[in-house]
Amino acid sequence: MSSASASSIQIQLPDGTLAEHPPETTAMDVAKGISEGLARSVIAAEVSGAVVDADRPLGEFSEGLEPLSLTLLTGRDEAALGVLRHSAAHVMARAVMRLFDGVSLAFGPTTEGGFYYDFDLPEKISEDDFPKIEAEMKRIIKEREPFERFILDREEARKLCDDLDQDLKVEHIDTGLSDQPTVSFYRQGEFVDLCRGPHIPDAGKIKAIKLMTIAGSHWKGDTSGRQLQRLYGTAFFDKKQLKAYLEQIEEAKRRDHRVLGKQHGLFSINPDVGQGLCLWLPKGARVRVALEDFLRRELLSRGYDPVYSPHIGRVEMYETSGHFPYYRDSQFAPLFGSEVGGMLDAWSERLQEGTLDSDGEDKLMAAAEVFGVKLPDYRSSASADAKRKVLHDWQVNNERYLLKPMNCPHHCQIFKAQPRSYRQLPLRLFEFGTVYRHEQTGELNGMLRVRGLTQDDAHIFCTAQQVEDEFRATIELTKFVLESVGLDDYSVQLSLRDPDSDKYVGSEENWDHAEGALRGVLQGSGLTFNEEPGEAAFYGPKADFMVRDCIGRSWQLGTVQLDYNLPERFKLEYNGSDNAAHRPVMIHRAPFGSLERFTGMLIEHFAGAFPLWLAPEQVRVLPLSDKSLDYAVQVAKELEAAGLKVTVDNSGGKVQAKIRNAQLDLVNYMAVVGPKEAEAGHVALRDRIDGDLGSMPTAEAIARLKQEIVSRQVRQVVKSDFSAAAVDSDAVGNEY
RNA sequence: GCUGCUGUAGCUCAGUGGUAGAGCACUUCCUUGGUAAGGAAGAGGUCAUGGGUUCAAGUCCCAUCAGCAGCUCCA
Repeated sequence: MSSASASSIQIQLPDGTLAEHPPETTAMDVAKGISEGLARSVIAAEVSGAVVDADRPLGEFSEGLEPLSLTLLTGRDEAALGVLRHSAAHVMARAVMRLFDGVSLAFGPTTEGGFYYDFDLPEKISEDDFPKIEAEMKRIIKEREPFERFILDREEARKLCDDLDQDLKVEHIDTGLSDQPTVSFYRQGEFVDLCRGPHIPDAGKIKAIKLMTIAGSHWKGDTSGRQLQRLYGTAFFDKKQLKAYLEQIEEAKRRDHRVLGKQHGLFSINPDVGQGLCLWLPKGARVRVALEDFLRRELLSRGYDPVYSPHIGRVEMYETSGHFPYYRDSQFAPLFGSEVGGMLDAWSERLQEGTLDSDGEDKLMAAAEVFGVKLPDYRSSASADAKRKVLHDWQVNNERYLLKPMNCPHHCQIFKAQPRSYRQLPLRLFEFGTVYRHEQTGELNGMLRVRGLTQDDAHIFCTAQQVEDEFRATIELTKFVLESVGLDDYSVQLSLRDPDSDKYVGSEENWDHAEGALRGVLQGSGLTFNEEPGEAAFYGPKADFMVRDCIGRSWQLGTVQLDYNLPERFKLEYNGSDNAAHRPVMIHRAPFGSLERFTGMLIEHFAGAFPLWLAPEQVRVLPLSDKSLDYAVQVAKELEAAGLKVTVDNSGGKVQAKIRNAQLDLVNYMAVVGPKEAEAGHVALRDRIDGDLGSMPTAEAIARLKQEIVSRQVRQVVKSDFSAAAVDSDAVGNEY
C-alpha cells in the first residue's frame, strides 16, 4: 500500500507501452499526457486489476520493481459504470440529507441495475418525494463538485462520524471495520461519507439518473434489527442508456408470467385454494404435458426406471432422513391420525423450551385424558427428555404423517425394498414427484416460488467409481433438455466444500474423488463453469445450471447434487462383487428443477409465444363465414387425428377479426378455410410469424407442422435489444 | 415473517363524503366476409372482508385477508 521510496515508478498501458513517472503521478495525469479529450472522459482507473480513483497517486500501488499495469476507464468500460453509480448513490444521499432532517446513513452499494442507499430517518420517504429528490440531485450534479478522498485512523474516523451524528457509521467502524487501522472517507461539498470508494472525478460525469423505488430493509440484513428505508436509483453515462434500461424493465413487465398466465389462461392461483398453490388451467397443463412427455421418453431411453410414491409419509421416515424437525419452519404441520396429536406436539415443544410449569402440565394431562389418551409412563418427576420420549412414543404408535417436502426418502425406501447387487447399479429412479413446502408468504411469486411443486426428480444410486460417468450423463441430459427448449446461454456453478470447515458428512477421500470427478467432467464438457468453494451442501458437492433467458436475466434451473448423507441415514446397501455389503452413493438431479418454475420461466422467455412443440394451441381453424363452419370442423378433426392441438373459431364476424384474435392469442398456425378450400380439400395456412403461406392440401399442412414438432424447432424468440442483465430473478437455491 | 404500496364488472382501469362508470371480453340480433378490429342492443357489482367516524362512506379511520415491491429465507 505505502509508496516505495523509489524516485520513479514504471507504468505499463494496455497496448504494452512502458513509461517512467514520478510516484505522485495519477491516472488523470497519464490521461492528460495522452490527450485532453481522454482526460475529460476518464472516470476511474484499473491498476493491477483493482479499480481506483483517477486522482490517486499511482506510487501508492507500487510494490517492488514490477511495472504497474494501468487501464484508464471511460464511460465505455463496464467497471466505470459501477463507479459512476456508487458516486450517484452519494449524490442521492446528499440530496436526501439536504431535504430531510435526522438522516442516518447506512450502506449505499451498487446493484446489477443501479444502486441504493439505506437511510434511517424519522420521516417516511414516499414516491411522491422522488421528483424533489431527483431535482436536488440534478442541482448537485450541475455543480460538478469533485469527490475528494481522505484517510483517517480509526479514532479520528469514529469522532468524525460521531460529530456528523452518523451513529450507524460509528457502529460499523466499531464492528465491521474493527480490524482496519485506517479508513477512507469521501467528501463532496458539505457531504462527507465513510466509504471505500472509488469515485468518479466529479459529479458532472453523471449524465442520467432516475430514482426507481423505495423499500424497507434491515441494518446489516438482520430482520430483528433496525428497519431502514432503502431508496433505489439508477444512473448512466448518457440518457439513451437510461432509456434503454427503462425499456428493458418494461419488457420484463410485459413478459411477467403472472400477467401472461392470466391473459392466456395458463395457470391460476387464488386465495380460496390457498397461497402458493398453483392451478394448472387446460392451456398451461398442455404445456406441462408436452414437457413431461418429452422428458419421460428421454429418461426411459437413458436407462431410468419410473417409480411412483405417495404425497405423504410417516414422520418417522423424515426423522430418519433428518428433514424433520430441523426444517420444520418450511414444512406444513404434520397430519395426525388423532385429533390430539397436535396438542402433544405443542406439549413436547414446550418441554423442550422449558416453558411448561407443573400447573400447565396438569392441564395438558387432563386435556389428554378427555381425548382418551393414556400416558401411564409419563412421570412428572422425570426429565424433560424422558417425558418427550413418552409423548413421542405415543405419537409413533398413533401415526403422524408429513406432506412430503422432498422425494428422496421415498426413493431411498424403494432402493431398500429389494436386496441390491452391484450388478444392478447404477439404479436410476425417476418420478414427477409433487412436494409441499411452507414457504414464507413474502417469498411466494407466481409459479416461480410456490408451496406445492412437482419436481422432475430422480435419484441415481451408484458406486463411487460410477459417479463420474453418471454425472457426465446427467450434465449431457440437462444440456439436451435446455437446448430443446431453445435455452442455449447457460453456465454451471460448481459448489464445493469449504476446506476449513468440518460440517461435511462422508469421508474426505470420497469428497476428493467426487469433486475431482465433477470438475473433470465439466472441463471435458466444454461448458463454462465457475467453482464456488464453501457453497456445497453438507451432504455433498453440487452443480447448478445458471440459464440466461432472451432478455438477459439469469435463472437457476437444473441441479445435480451428490449425497453421502441419505444412504448413510437409511443404511442403504448393495452386495458387491466381494460378497460384502457396500454403501451406494446417491445423486439427486432435476433438469427442469420443478415444472412450475420451469414453465414460469419459459412463459417469460418466450413472452407467452411457445414454440410449436410446446404450444397449448397449435392450430386454430378459421372459417371464412358460417357457411364454411362444417368444413372447418372437418379439417379440425383431421388435424386432431394427426395429434395436433387444434381449435375452431366459431365466433361470428369477419376473418380479419378472427386472424387478429388468433395472433393476439399467440396461436402458432391459423388455417383459413372458405368455399375454395372446401372444394379442393385444402387449407390456407397462416403462420403466426411469417404470415400467409398460401393454400395447400390439408395433408401437406399436417406434414409440415408435424415436421416442425418432431424437430422441436424454436423459430422465434423475441429478443430484447438490451443485452445487459438488468433484472435479476430471485435465484432460488437447490430444491432438495 | 418484516416494511411500504395496492385491492371497484371476467380483464385493464376511471371515480372530488351525496343515485356505481369506461374500454375490451361475454350474450342476443343484424351482417356472411379472403389474411391484424363490421354494426346495434343487452346482461354483468355486497366497491376484498369485518368494525368504526358521519345525516350520508367505494371515498376518511382501525383490524383482518389477499396481491405487488423490497428485505429476510430457501434442506
